[in-house]
Amino acid sequence: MDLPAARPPSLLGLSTYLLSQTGKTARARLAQRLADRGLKLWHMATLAALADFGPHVQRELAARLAMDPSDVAKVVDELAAAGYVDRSRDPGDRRRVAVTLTGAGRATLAELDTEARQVQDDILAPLSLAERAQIHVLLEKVYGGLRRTSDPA
Amino acid sequence: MDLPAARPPSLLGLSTYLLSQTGKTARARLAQRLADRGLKLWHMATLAALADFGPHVQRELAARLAMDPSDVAKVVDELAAAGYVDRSRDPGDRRRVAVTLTGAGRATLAELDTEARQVQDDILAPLSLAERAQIHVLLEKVYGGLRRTSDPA
DNA sequence: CACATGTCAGTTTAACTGAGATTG
DNA sequence: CCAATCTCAGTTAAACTGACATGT
Repeated sequence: MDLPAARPPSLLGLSTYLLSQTGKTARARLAQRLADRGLKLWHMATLAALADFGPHVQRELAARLAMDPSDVAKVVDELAAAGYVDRSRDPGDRRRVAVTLTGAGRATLAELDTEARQVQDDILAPLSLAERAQIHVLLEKVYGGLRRTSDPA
Repeated sequence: MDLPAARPPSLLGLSTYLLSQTGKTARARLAQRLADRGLKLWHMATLAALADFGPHVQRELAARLAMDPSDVAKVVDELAAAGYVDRSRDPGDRRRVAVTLTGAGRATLAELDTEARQVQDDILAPLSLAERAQIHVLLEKVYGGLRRTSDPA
């Protein structure tokens, strides 16, 4: 009997509210899938950065992903424990720790990417293929403009 | 010298990643504005529900906004302290507490809505008016489909 | 007694802060 | 001595859990 109550139209009329809600749902659904493997979104983001750009020093990872440096330590530590990355001190500057993707890490990332695309297909199911292409372009424009007024998050 | 490092293309290629990031930024920017008034997003959402649908019993607010009932108590309490809502026991069923918007609450909500639209204009600045209309329609479709697979969040 | 409603304390998790250790 | 990198303990804030009081 409990029909899902209608949300306030004055909120539903805000594109930013819809952005926020759909984005939150998308994130939560992927997080759920990753949790089944004992991973978090930061783990996937880190693996993606390493796959796309090659080895990073931890501070570079923090900058690239807008992640707190203090959290990078833990995330990388967990990825290393799982065998997805290797860590090695930079001989030239022994403060720096280079993080490198392993074969296992690359293979796992491929699986995570498949899961992410499944979640995406599910979220975007109401849209035709042409509409999915449209919204992607629009979102790219919006995302690209985010740096303007405030933080580059 | 610290150029903002490029995000991993394998993430930027996911529409759901863009959704998540833009949505999170939109939410954070509005939350910042509301914080300047000592309010949170839940306060605004609650005022919006009361303005759009009239008085609610607290449990109805929780259902309509997908908010935890235990959190409704605190939010309503703070809104009442600010004079934005009135609470009154239902004489017919004295377990129930009816929450009603006050004139001050309605006036404040109008201001909050103005702020929300400013944030939205800012976020959607890279889009033409036609594109803003497009993305809104697309987001409505996506949002409308969220109930399907999992939670109606 | 069973159930609904509201309230409150406490837990969990993510994001952040600050301080210290090591190296340059 | 100062700055950069990494690490770790502790804080903050949001969302949720469980227990309970009140009322039907």
